[in-house]
Amino acid sequence: MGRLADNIDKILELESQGKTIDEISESIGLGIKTISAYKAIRTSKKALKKLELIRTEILRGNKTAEEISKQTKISHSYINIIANANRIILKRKKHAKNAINKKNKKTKTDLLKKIEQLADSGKTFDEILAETNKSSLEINYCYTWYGQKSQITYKQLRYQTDKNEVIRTLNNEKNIRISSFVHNSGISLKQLGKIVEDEIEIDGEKIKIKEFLYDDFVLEGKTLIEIQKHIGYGSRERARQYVNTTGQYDKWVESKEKKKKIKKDLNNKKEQNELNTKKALIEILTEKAMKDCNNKWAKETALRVYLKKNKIINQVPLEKLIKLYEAYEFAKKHNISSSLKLLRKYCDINSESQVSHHLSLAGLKLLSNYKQNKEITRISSKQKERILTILETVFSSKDISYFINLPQYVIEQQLVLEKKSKNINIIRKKNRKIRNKHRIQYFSYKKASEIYKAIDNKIKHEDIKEILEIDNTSYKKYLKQRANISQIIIQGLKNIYPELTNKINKPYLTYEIKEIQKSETRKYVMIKKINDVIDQGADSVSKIKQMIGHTNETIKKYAELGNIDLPQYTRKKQKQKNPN
DNA sequence: TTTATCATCAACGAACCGGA
DNA sequence: TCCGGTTCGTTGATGATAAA
Repeated sequence: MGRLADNIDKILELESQGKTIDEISESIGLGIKTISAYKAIRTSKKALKKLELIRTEILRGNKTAEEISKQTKISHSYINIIANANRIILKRKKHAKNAINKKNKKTKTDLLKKIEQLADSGKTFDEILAETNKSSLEINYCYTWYGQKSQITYKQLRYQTDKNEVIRTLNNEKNIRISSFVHNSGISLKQLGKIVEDEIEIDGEKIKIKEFLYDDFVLEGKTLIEIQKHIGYGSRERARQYVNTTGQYDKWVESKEKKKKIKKDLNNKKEQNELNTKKALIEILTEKAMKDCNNKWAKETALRVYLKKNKIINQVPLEKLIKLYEAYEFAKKHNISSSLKLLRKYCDINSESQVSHHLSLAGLKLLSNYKQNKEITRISSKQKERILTILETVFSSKDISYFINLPQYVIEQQLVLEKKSKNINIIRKKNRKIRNKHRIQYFSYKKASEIYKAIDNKIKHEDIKEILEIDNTSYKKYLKQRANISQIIIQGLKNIYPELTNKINKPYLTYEIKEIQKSETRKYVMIKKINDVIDQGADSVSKIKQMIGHTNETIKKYAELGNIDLPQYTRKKQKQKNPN
């Protein structure tokens, strides 16, 4: 007596401690559904209503379940359950009480004993039902009311008999798989998932049932859709739940990764093979084409360079290359100092750098006077310093070229001269990095700076877009991110012009910056140097040359640019000559 | 009757793919 | 390389059904 009430007490107590239904189930050894049912007997609204009715009847003097049942139309078995659950003792008919209950109790206990023996001997639940001629509900009922002295609960009985069924099937059938097991047995997925984690003993060795009972499609790492089709489920999600609850999830993930890797390796191999075939093919074609060149050097060289690259798209067309090498051959033959500029013009290649690149691909030296070029791109030491700040800013070479006001190639050339050529690639890649960061097509800080300056100068938006050739969406993005981008530009400008740190507060080139730029150009520096040494007393070009260390031509050039009257010895002589 | 379980759906984000 | 679309796996919500 009181077993039901005790269990309900325990359930409610554990629940008030915040335990989940699963935990309560583990703790008191009852099935999840049983626990819900027990709880409802005492707490559900309907049960409470019935309890109220029963109590009223008891107060009216109806003490037995039968009497109450007559009045309330509640079945007397249900009245007994509610009374039990709430520890209400009902009167019973005297003569029926002892005889039937005792007898009942004894036979029921014997029945449970028999059932457990059958379970121990490896019978399945269905077999037990057949042998005892009982229904599962009846057995469940027996455990609920007469199971005090049993070794196990109904839940445990079901687990054991289900496990019996699994082991039996494994012994009888070869290659039985979880999916077909699920279809053919009444065991739930969850129960099956638990059972396969259990161990069985074979030749003294304990092995998980999982090792014998699994699904091939899980091991093969099939996709959820494939698994769904295989089991005949309606959704990917259900298939995933299947894999999960049957305890195969980890295995599945692992298999999928393995499969992915194999595929990747295969692709790599395939790619390599294709590449090799391509190379071989190119070699054959090259050989054949070379023969068709009839020993013409320019054609041969063009072909060799052209085929060296593994791509056709974006390649400089073969005709242009032939023209280039023909021009080179001609210039060399006649000893003409032909610059990249000239060569580019002749063969109509897009840029000088492409010309230079293709000369170096053919292993050829430049024809023009390199020294002369170098002279042109010479910069002042201050500018050099500023260029090197690029390594500390987020600017690309294109951006910094704008902010320092020097051509882009000068910047990159300077890095090479400073033996920092490695950084060139980093700086070039900056373009992509910043574009990704701001998510604006063809983004550059240069463009941003130009836009913000134009806006501050009150130029109309439409005009800005047109002049700077910016599409509408990009332009809007530039405006939207103005605060953020401006901050970055201002920081960059401060890095380049540290002496103006306190004055730079606009994201573009201000008057002060431009003044500094002007004063640092080679022209300005040279003119200043010449003026300075003249002030110091240099009275001839050769003296100036001695003092500042440049060629006569250079000094004359800059003196002319700066409108300086050179205290030239020869000139004086000429002047003296002229009157004569 | 109540609730666990089965089943499906929509939404989401990451990974992937393929054309421009 | 970039961009937009697609696929795939995951998650939470919710309805339907069967078991306790």
